[in-house]
Amino acid sequence: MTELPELKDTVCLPQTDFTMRASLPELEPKMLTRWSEMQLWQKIRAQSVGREKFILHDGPPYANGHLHIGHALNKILKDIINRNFQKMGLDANYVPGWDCHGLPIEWKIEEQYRAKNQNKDDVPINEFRGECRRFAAHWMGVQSEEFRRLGVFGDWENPYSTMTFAAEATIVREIGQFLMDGYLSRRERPVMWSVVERTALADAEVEYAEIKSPSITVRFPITQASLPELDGASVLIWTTTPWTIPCNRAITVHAEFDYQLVQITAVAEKSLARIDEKVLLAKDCTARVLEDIGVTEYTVLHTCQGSALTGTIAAHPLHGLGFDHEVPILLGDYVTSDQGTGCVHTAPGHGVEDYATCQKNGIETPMTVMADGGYHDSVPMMHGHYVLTEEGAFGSANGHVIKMLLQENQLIGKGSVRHSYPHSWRSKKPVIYRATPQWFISMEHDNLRARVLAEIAKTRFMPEAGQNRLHSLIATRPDWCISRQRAWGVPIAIFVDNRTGAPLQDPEVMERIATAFEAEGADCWFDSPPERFLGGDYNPKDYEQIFDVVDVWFDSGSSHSFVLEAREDLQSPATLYLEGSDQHRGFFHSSILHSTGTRGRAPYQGVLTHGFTLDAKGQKMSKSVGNVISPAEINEEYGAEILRLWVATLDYSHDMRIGKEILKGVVDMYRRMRNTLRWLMGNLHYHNPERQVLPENMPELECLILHRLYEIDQQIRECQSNFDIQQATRILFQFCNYDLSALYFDLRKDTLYCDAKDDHKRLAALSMSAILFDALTVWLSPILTFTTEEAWIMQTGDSLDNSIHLRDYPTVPEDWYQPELAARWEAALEVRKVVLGALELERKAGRIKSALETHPVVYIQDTEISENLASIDLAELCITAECTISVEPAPDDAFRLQDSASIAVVVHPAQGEKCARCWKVTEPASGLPYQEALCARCVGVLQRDFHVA
RNA sequence: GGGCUAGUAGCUCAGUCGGUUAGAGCGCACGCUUGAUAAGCGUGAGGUCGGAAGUUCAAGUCUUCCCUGGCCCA
Repeated sequence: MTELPELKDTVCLPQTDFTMRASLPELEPKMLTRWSEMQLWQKIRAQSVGREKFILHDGPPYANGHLHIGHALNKILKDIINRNFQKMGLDANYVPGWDCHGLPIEWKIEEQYRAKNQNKDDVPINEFRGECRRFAAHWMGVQSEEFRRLGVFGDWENPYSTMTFAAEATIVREIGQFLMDGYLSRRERPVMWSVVERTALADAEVEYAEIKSPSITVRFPITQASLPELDGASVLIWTTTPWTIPCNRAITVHAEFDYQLVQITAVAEKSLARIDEKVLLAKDCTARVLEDIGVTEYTVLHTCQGSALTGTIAAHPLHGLGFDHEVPILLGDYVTSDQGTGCVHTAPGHGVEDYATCQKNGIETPMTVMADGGYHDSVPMMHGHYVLTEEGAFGSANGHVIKMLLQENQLIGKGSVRHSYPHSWRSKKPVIYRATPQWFISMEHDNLRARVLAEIAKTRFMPEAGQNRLHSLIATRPDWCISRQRAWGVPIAIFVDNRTGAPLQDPEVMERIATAFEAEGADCWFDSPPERFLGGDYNPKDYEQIFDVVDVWFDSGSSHSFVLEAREDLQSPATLYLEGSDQHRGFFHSSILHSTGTRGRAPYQGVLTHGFTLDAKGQKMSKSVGNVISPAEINEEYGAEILRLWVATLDYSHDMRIGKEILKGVVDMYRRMRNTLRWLMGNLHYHNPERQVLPENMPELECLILHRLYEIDQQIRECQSNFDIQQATRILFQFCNYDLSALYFDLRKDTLYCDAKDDHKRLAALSMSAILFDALTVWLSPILTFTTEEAWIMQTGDSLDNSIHLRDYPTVPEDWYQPELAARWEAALEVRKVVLGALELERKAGRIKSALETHPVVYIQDTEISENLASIDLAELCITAECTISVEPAPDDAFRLQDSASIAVVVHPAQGEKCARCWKVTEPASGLPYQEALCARCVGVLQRDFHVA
């Protein structure tokens, strides 16, 4: 006689080693090691040979520091999308890249020199470039590790970078292409210039500080009036930089402002204004300006709009001293009336707006001020005067100009102002705008602008607004200034003919340069004699070698060429570019400009943009505010998986928030999904594939779930095709939550736990669990890469050729789709809802505790509904001991729900005793040597499966 | 200041062509369960739809202005 088993031991509870708590920070690194050991990436690629390619071309991050949350978001999004398309049957090969040239790295290296009391200019340029290269390489390595830590799959062994010799060679070839095609030209353009450092500065290198400047109001005598009233009058301008007066070429007014012609009738003592003179200025400025210059009485002679002034030409105030050019009145919408006269002194070499206005009106930008702050020889009267001294103080130029204006009787007002003025970030000394020679790619040559706009129109943008955004940027942008007076970058490796000033267009020279770059990198441009590139056909003395480097946007903008076209395993154009919305001005912009210029088409078929990552309150993260969350912190505290799931729950087309509360929500969601997998695995412990039940032989409840699987498959594929990760995640989560945990699992517990081991329904539920596990792990794997792999190999073996990531989305058979059955169950679930409502009321009233001790009677008079329910076990559905339908009229006090008024429920206690094994209240069966009551089903199971007699 | 963009429950998001009492999930509260147990099931509370004005029989939805954010410029 064997010992009587404890009843609890005869219940088939879930059993699994898949823990409830994940310990993601410990699990993830182990998984990463496993994937690297099994060469998973290579296996996925090998498996994808011959598939249609899905190429998401990586916009390269800048290699100069640790990752922030925005990097993580971008790469995780790319990763999820790549994985989705891979699993939908495409070959989603992903090659990550890095942007390695450019100013910020140069700064860091300069900083290191300064720390050692060295000057950058004393270091040989290629030594300096070598430092930059090592710096970039270091951070590439760091970021690569950090990206991989997030579970991002890609060809990390063979990434691309803009500083490989091959890339540098291709970039210089692309410059050559623009040169050969006639896009490239050199002309003067104002840049921020530090006289102290003798260098051009980028916007980011400039900071503003308050200084005191002279302010002058100056007459420009009208020589050719657009309106007869203006004859004999002067235009008044105001400026705080008298030194730019010699560089004046125009006066800019606002087309829509009112301008007044004023006759001065009385002036204060010492005023420079003259009685009876006529001056022109903006109406809104008249009172203020005239008071400032000591005018006590005046008469307004005429008023007109700024647009009426075009065609008027003035003389330069120093016209007797060699400044004989005409000064036309032009229009500009940046003119304001809150300062000055509303007539803006326009010196194209010394202001960006001035430059743009003059460009638009065909006025050349003269070189007026030299690198040392002194004037060019071509400027009369200014020889020997300096705008700024070598020490960074203002020189004699301002005073000299004022003196000349006084002598010429063209100064009408003089004062001083305190205002904010740009200074060099490093020397803290003032800087000036100064015209310098720069290289441009023309937007109009060969209709480049129009062709790019046409390409934009052909490209799919998501969200669609991106199309407009890029369109308007391209439509209004000036020519592309590609030159930088810098050391760390790809040189604009061309030669300029000293006599004509034209760049040398010789394909053979260009090819020699590119070949050398390929072998030695761009450094060779700086330390090879020019003969090496010019060859025997040209005399080096006749040519100027250009040492400017190319704008880094040109680097990444040509990556489609040195990555997509250069690699056999990729293709061009890319299927998709995916970056933050700031890249409309950056990567998306320069890439299509470059590709259309050289290839005649866009480098991408689609452009997907995402918003920015903000803190929990929707403010941007900044170190000074202290609201920064780094990916590394999240990895350590929660695990990268949580970060991935966070990304998957977002509407990334808008800006996204992250904070403690939000992450807590993500963790809860994760737990729910993990437990769903865990429960399935717990049941699969009892599953024997040899005894599996095929879908066509499954009970209706299982068929309902199969039907849902079919629907979800369709929905997910639809979402993925539209890059709607959020919706796909929501569908999966709700499936786990509503269809599985709250319904299917709850209903099948009794069967799985208590029925006989070879009971058909139980075997069907086990087979169903296997199907669900297969589907869910794959569906979730693009997001929960670590967790699904952990579950998958625990369930199917951890051999080195097994990975969830080698599996595609399941093919769901069409015959799982059973809308008629689903509709019937829809009705049944409505009944269930009413029953649960009735039970809840009983529970609240304290009349019952467990549903298993009740026997609800459902009153349905609608025969259509009741017939639909005929095949459905209502007691099973409501998890009660029994449940019956009555077609009699319901008692008045029966329970009803407002939304389902045709269904009424009365809850009766079930007859019998509580079965000690399955807890249902039923008629007890007898015959087993247990003290407690047992139901007939459990007695049978104990006898058969546990040999209790 | 300009271009683009957003604001619906504590959180993440639905909300069709303007049309009944604005929905879901999570969280929270309460109850059940103690055989998924640091889990599971159920019920409930939560909103002046950023604000104001307007159009309309009717506005979360359309118009204008304003407020608060964000990206890119100036």
